[in-house]
Amino acid sequence: MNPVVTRFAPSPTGYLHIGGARTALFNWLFARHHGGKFLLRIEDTDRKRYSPEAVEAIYGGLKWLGLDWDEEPVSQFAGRARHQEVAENLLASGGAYRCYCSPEELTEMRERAREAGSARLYDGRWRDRDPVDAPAGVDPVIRLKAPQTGETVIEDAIQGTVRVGNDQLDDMILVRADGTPTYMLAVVVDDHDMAISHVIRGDDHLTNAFRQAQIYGALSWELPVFAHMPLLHGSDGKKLSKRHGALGVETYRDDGFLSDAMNNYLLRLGWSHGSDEIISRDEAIEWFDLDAVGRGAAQFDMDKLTSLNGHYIRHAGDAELLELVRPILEKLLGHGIEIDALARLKSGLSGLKERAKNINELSENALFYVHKRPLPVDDKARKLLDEQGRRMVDIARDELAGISNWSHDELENSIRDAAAARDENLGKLAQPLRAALTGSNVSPGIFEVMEILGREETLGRLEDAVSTP
RNA sequence: GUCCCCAUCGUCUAGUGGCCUAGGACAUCGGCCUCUCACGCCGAAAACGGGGGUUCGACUCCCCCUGGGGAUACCA
Repeated sequence: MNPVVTRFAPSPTGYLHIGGARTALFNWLFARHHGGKFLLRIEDTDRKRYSPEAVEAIYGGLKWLGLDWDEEPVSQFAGRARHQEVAENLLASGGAYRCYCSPEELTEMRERAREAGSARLYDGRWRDRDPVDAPAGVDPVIRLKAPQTGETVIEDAIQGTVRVGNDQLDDMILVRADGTPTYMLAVVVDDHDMAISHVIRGDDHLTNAFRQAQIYGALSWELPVFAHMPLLHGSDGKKLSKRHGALGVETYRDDGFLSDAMNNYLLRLGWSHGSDEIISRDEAIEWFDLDAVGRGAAQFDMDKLTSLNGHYIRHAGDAELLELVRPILEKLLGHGIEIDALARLKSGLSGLKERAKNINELSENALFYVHKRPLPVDDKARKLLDEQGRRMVDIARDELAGISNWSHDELENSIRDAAAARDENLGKLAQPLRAALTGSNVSPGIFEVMEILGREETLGRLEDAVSTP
């Protein structure tokens, strides 16, 4: 068996969208699993749609996902001389021919074929015609002299045996009238030259595989293993594409998703390993193979991604989270974070991360740890700090001021005792305290918050609350 | 139109002829925990599209229908 070499071949027309990311992930995983190579090829043959920014965006997306590629990315456009050379060889060997049809003739043929219910859109009229008949002043295209009988069969690693009658396929164009290679030719030549062993790509290429197989045949080249993975669908059940709801991966990054969560989610869309749901990168590499890829299209489900993201946030290290949260907080604050505030933030993260679905939410919830006094107080918290609430805060403040050992348990004992002494529920005291200390009615455990805030800051915030009516 | 592919809870899926009274996860709905919110835990509801075969026995194999998707360019 040939060494495993896979490739991801996006066209640089924009960001790396979610479907492309999944294709890239599967290729990467397959290569890593087999100790092979994962190559990148930019399909930039169409110069009208090419943009260097798009190429950078694709690199950026892959890097964010942690899908590192081997060797320098290949530019398909740069290989056009080689594509032409192959076409010339095919011409010389009789595997291809020049066709002088005008666009009008072609549309007419197409219409007629449709009416007749035929799949062959081109009737092969120049296939055996003598080139001396060529009309003057017409630049010909080069077409493949495809087999007209028999069938083309693909042994697809995911879809199984897929076959089509050769009478369904017409002589495709290899080189355009302007001398540039078409996609069909370019992919085949590039995949061959790059020694790609496994072509893993979206289902939408399945019918292209037939045509490509014919080109391989004409060239007497060995066929790679094809593996056509099912497409990603939107919630309407239609193919997800850039113009149909597929967002770039960086959008998810900006929305606070962790790359590990994204990878895990994408992996489980169309691939499974028993009933495992949480799958680490290492496990994915160890377990991934094509035989466990499903054959039906999968719908993108934001809820499940979000749930996975929550899991990965809860299990992320505080240092990693701090890196992610800090710039967001500084933006929210409009200034840098001072050293003591940073220390509070760092200690607060473990309690905060239990409660966040994404990094943006985590940041917002962390804001009270780093905000300077006086704290902004939201409406619900304001309600808790009514006259009665402020009285509770006042009681708590007196109680807390007498504490010698500022620790979670001490704090809790003291407040619980104070509540019990007044025959009140803990919540009666805790909620106004929460409002005063965090400016919100929702936060991590209130004794944890007080411990992290420290004596001075805690007492200060309580003072602020009682003194501002 | 033609060709190709697909088909298990709402969604992602397990299941490769008897282990299925169809399992898990997300979402949903109850409950527990509890200083709020989460987390966590317990529980409920929820699926093999239809019809024919094959077989002692089909979610599993075959055929048809239906439904869905994809491809039908001198785009990639």
